Amino acid sequence: MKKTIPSTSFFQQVYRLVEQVPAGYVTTYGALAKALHTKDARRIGHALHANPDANKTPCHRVVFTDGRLAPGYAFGGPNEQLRRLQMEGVTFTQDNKVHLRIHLYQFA
DNA sequence: CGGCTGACACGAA
DNA sequence: CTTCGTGCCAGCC
Repeated sequence: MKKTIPSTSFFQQVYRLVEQVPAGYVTTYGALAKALHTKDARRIGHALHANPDANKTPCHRVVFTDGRLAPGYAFGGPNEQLRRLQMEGVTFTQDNKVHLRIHLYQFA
């Protein structure tokens, strides 16, 4: 049977996790890295950058482990990402950091 | 084929 | 609390 899905590329798994993140919640690169049993969170960034369907993959819900947004966001700058997250209902601090304490999504 | 850079994270000063 | 340096792995030239 061909259910092993050997073609499941790494970023494909990343998308799966990111897609499961509900609105109003955010995830961190480190969390995704751990969820995928990897030691390097940078790969997560590469995967999101390779994101073929930004409309399907809410990469804007992925932030740093500190709760800050990515510096090189491609949707129009971190300003746009912040605006988008706020639209989702995510709250920010004066430091423009997401309240991971409240919006950090935990992978069961 | 080899080397460089990169949507990061963690530790130490 | 803030800032700098190093480590890790893969993609890209």
